[in-house]
Amino acid sequence: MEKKAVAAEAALVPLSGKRERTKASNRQAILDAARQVFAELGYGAASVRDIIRGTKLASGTFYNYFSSKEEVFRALLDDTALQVRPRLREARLDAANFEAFIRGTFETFYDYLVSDRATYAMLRRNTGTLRVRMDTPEIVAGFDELKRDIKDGMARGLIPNVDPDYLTSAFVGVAFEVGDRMLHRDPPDPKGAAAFASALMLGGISALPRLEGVPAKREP
Amino acid sequence: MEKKAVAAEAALVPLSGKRERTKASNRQAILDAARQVFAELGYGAASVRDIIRGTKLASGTFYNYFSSKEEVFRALLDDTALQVRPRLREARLDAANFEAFIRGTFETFYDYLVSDRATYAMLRRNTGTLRVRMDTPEIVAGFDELKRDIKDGMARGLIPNVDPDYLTSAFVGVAFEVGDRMLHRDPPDPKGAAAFASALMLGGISALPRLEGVPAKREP
Amino acid sequence: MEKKAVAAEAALVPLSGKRERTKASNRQAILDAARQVFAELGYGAASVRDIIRGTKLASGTFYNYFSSKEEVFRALLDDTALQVRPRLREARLDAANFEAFIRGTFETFYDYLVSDRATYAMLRRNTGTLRVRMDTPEIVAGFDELKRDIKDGMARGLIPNVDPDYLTSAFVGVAFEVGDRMLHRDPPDPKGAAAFASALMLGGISALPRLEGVPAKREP
Amino acid sequence: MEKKAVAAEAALVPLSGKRERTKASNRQAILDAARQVFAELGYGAASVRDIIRGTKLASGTFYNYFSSKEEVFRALLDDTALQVRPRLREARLDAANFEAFIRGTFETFYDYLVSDRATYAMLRRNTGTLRVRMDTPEIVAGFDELKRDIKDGMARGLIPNVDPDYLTSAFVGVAFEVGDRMLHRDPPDPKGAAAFASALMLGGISALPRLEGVPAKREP
DNA sequence: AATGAATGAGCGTTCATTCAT
DNA sequence: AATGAATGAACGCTCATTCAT
Repeated sequence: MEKKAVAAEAALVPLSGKRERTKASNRQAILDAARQVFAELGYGAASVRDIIRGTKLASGTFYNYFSSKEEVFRALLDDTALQVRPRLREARLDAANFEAFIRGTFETFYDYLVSDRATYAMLRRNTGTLRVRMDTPEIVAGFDELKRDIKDGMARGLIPNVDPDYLTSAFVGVAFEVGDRMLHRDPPDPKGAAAFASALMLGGISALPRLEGVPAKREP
Repeated sequence: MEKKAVAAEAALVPLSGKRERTKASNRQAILDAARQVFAELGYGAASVRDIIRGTKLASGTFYNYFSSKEEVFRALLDDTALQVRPRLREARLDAANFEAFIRGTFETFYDYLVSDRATYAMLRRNTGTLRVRMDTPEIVAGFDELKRDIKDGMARGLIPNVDPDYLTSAFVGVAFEVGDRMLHRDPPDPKGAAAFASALMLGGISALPRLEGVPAKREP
Repeated sequence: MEKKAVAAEAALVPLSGKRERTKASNRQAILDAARQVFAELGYGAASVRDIIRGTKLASGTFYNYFSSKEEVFRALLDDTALQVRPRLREARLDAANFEAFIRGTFETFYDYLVSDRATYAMLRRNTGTLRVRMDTPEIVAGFDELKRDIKDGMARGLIPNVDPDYLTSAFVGVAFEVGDRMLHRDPPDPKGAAAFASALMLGGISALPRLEGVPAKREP
Repeated sequence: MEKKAVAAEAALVPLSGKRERTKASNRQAILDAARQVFAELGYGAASVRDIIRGTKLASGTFYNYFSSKEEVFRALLDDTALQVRPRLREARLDAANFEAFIRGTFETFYDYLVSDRATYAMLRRNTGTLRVRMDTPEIVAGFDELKRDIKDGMARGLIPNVDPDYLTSAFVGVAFEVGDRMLHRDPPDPKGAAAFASALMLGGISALPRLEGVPAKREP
């Protein structure tokens, strides 16, 4: 046992190099295969075997990286959030006014959709599964920040004082459904879709009746 | 001969009595249990045994009524469509103008949501499963009719000439997401949600840039 | 209840006529369907549902006539024996000498095979099932009588004194296998097959070495 | 480097050691259990669970070795054929004349029966199942070769010119039925049974009427 | 760390049989 | 006597997960 370890170490050079790189690439291979399998079969119908079949690893190896099918699914969501949220945050910080804020959010989101259709397909296929939207830190978390920003904007008078929860929901709904439609076009047109969605939402907001007094806190 | 006929009738009529009543109530019991199980676990994770466990029937009995898990799922969707679509159609026919048309659609939809939360929960939990939205006659089919009506309205100048596909998608997105939010409120307020969604969409549409010439046919 | 019974009775004429005739014809319908199903699917793969599907009766009715799948199978065997054994016995009684005895047995058997191919097909398909040959009063029982007759003949010097058990087995083997082959010919030729089998057996017997002393009783 | 190679070899060779030995023994355990279960219950009534219950393996493990009940059954037949056919072929090749040919075939067959009663019991119990005799490479295939040899012998004048199909069938019938009887004796006497069967067939053949002209081709 | 065979609970489904009508 | 829905044990098979190598 000892001898073998020594031999391996001798052969494997800067150990905390190659080994870790292999680990990282195995993990990524599993994630990539899982993304595709979940998109094609849906979370429920996908099996761990389906996933590892998409890699060159053995079935047992899966459990060196993820402890269950659910965990790899959540990791996929988290990785996605890691990609999207900083972009959305940056887009908002760059915005000089409300219109730029809205348009920037849509454009950033739609650019992402086009750049990573595989993940998006997986996401839509599995909406609802594991209560995706509620339980995990994920893509829509960016929209949760949006909600906070909207409330802030209202408090400071920059945004008309309308029902913030309904407004955020409307944003999310428009973002996803128009985004879906855009991806079906050839070629997809993120700028055009963002222009459409922004104009719709900005026009809509200005037409909404203002709330009086403080915004209601009806939800826990 | 006469006597016999009478006897036969006496024997047959009760058939559309107890036996058939039992059958109908068993079928309904399975549908109800399935709705709840699909809502709680999702279609993929739900098993036929989970469903019949929610009734007082034996496992084999399930297959006297439905030939598979998928069939009971589709029956649920079909039953729902049977409830919703006529209401939506009627609401549109009653509408005197575009504003009434939009508001009526939202109100009808939100009234339905409140009246059948169980089905709606099941539906949202399983969006994407079995390509629900595409393959089956279902709730959103009402929105497909909406799209046709919107295109008609544009052709006849009643509705501003904007991208009809994006517009329909935006409608659907707003309808579902704001509807979700509404259902979390206590008490749910379908009128208020419909007012919000209608105002948003009507205001948004009037702010959208008009298309020039004929509407593009960018989707196959 | 009473009234109904009266009405039924009034309609059903000479009750211990039609009713019993119906019973007999139902029983026969089940037997016919069973014969075909067992021949096509084999006993193991055949289900009671398959059988009643071949009649116009309901599934529960099956159990008014037979208490299990196995019972209907045995009844089929017994019915067959009832057909075949008297014919074989008669053929043997008519025989003036050993040659006529052998030839008559084969001819009778092969005539039966041609006249009731359905039953024979069922039989061959299910040889071994339920230990057909051993456990039931059946077609081969005729050959058991053959064995007794052979032993008698030996005792009386009419048949060469050879191993009677082996000889009977050889008879059975030749009878069935040559019979099978005959049924595959178009047209089947029971006389020719009987001539072949008889000549073979008679010639063979005369060539067998005689046993000395009493025939061994090696089997319990 | 050298060290590593040694280590690797040390790690790999045992692979065609313990692991593979376990696999082979598991496969054999399943085959043995299947043989017994098929013999006792018949193919139709036997379940995969019955088979694995006869081993110390878990139910799922069955499917690592065979993909269905039918496959394990066919494997049993194939394994048997692999045992029997070469012996029969060799016996025929060793034969100097027709008599030796016939006697050698019977002796070889009966020796096999005694040496592998378990398989033979399984075989007889399931004759007809899955059309055993027709569809698979199996025990009787040896007798098919016999038929070819018989036809050759006739063409070359070594064997009297009789109906070759009936003759082959008669052979098969005698071989199996007399074989069955022999196995019931204590002790079984393959030599005696072969002597009996050979004498019977040889004597019978010489008594058969010769065909005139070319042998009829009555079967497709 | 990687492998892949073993595990056994659980799945969808079938079916002989029962029983209320 | 006839019906056919209900029953629930059992089936063939899959799968997430474990573990000896």
